[in-house]
Amino acid sequence: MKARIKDIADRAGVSTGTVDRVLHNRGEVSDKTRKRVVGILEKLHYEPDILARTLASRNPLKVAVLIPYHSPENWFWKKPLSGIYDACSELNHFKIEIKEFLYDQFRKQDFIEKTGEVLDYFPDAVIAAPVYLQETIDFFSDCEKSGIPFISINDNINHPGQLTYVGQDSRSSSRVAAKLIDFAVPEDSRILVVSIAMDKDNYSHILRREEGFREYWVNGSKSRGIEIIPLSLAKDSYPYIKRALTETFQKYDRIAGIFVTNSRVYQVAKYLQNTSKEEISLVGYDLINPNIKYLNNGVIDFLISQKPHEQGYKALVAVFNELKLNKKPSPEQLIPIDIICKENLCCYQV
Amino acid sequence: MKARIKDIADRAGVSTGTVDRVLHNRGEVSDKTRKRVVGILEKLHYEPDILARTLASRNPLKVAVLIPYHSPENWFWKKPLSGIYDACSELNHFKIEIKEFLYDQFRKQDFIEKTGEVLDYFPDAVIAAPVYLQETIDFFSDCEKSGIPFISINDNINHPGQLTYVGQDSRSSSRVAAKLIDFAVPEDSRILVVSIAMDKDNYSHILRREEGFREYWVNGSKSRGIEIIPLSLAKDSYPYIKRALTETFQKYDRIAGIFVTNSRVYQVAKYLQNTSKEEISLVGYDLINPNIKYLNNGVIDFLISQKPHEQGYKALVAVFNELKLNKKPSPEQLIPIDIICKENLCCYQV
DNA sequence: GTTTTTTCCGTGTGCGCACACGAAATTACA
DNA sequence: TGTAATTTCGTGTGCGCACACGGAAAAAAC
Repeated sequence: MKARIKDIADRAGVSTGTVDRVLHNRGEVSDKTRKRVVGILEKLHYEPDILARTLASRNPLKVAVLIPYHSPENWFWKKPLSGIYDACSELNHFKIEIKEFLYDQFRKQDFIEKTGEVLDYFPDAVIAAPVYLQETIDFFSDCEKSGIPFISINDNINHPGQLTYVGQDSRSSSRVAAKLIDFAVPEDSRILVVSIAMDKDNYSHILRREEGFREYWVNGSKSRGIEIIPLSLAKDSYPYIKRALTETFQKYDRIAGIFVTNSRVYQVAKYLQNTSKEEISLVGYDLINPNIKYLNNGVIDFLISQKPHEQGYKALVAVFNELKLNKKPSPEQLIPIDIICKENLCCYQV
Repeated sequence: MKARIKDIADRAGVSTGTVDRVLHNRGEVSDKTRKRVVGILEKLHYEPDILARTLASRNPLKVAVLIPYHSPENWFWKKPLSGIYDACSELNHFKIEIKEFLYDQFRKQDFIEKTGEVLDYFPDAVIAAPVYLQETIDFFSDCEKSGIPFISINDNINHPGQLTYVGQDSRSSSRVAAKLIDFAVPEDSRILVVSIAMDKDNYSHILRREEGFREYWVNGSKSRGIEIIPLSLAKDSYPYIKRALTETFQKYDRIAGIFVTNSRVYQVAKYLQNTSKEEISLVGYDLINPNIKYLNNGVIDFLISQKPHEQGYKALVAVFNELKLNKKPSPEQLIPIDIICKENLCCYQV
């Protein structure tokens, strides 16, 4: 039988009210009895019944979510949000209140403003997707000062005091991509690594993915005469990409595989389709609509999913575990690196 | 604000006790007032507060689990069980009681006995992994008569009245395997499809996987001169398998890929390693220890996971949704077909 | 018409906890 | 020594629901 507050109170020779005060550190308890109660609490391994607890308490758990906007053209960030809401409705009965603070990921100032709003909201916990490194660190420090637990998702600011990080290991994910392409291309061929981003250095994901991809080949003696050709593109426009790829193909022959380090792989797919190079193995990231189209086409062979939905979901569950169950989540929750192809796509679409 | 029993009672001009009787179909309510209460219940979209409900009710939810034994040499069936327990401890607060009924999957009589024990236990729900088709159907019929909801996992007996099926689409899973091997092998090569089972026809999984694999190639014009060689082995012993494979390799040249239709892929891996044929692409099923060894070796290239742990987990969640939340789960819950290679193995190991 | 049975319904208590209120014990101060 | 201020603690109520008990009303039996 689980010990109840009443049991504790009886053993300690006090009333339930006193035990309650000890449990919640509400003071108004003499040091002597406090210690006695704490002793019994530990001896009987008291654990509160969350059912009764949330039933009796009136105020909900306030969770602030600080992530970039999602828009029709960039709806990646919609997924973690819906993951959070899904988790919320599963834990619905426990009075959890989500408040969104969505910022413009291209305006640093907006991010800073939103962090202020979060703090004014006095949340019980914060789930944040960091983009601006220094500003996020400042914000997390403020959270720590105020005793507000915080979680980062998608990108890991390794801030001490962070409750947990939920996201993918970028380096491993690109090793998986390398394995896939390695599986397909013959000996002595060339592989293109394409990074499409306006400001690559601000996206640590991309850098780490490039690293991981390179690591795969140096590791062991499996190079098989394969040559890696890096290609960085600072613009997202198709004409620009087309020109760059055309040049590259003129310069190098025997290109048998292409790895695109982020979700822009559909741009490369478009090029391959337009120039009838579909036989080249193509691997990239994320289950966004344009990518899915080319996956079903057969132009893209594999996509690696970052599982943004699951990231949001797990983040909220972590908050719940910490604040309602007093169960510390593990400091890092790595999302599995799912390999998606046309044949298993269906069961990954939510 | 959510409507409470008290609110319903007030509006209907009755007491909470009467509403309670209506809610639980306990009778002792005149037809007239019953209808009135039901009307208000629907109008206010009454939903019971599970917290208060489980807090007030004394008897737990009894769930019977009817699956094969697990043993050191066959611990596949340990996974769904631990998945069930994991889900249980997450839903712990809701008073759920798991009772195991483990049967010998090679003794039909034992299965029949265990189904009897399950019925004697008077569970509130049953989670079963069917092996014997007809006997399972009989058992499910009994469940239906007694009003006990039942779930099948891993293998789908399409019994009407079944709450849900949790498992993989075998046909799709082998199409994924085909895609992977297709990705690797050159034109005009041969692919071996190896099925290792004492009684293949009793394992519908294997049959469906063979079908799915074949379907991949006929579908579209991607045959590329590939020839599929089926190979059925009725014994699990290595010497037997070795002899069969040796014969096959003598008979056919240009074998560039092997697909093993179940978890026995490690036997084939052993053979490939012993005969220095590691360059042949090898794909099979399940993250069991001997397979993992050869995956890390590089002899097995990819494994497809049936995610037995997740199957158990989802099954119990479905029971919970049905019986505690009155939320009907979808009739089929297909487990994602995860592709595992050495590079992403780490994040799939629980 | 009365008594007995049956049908129908209201009241009360408790599940384990949070929290407000007020009482008792202790201390501070005059 | 008496009173006020403060600390420390106990009691009571309610969260929303399940369920037992018993009572009133209606129906049936005599």
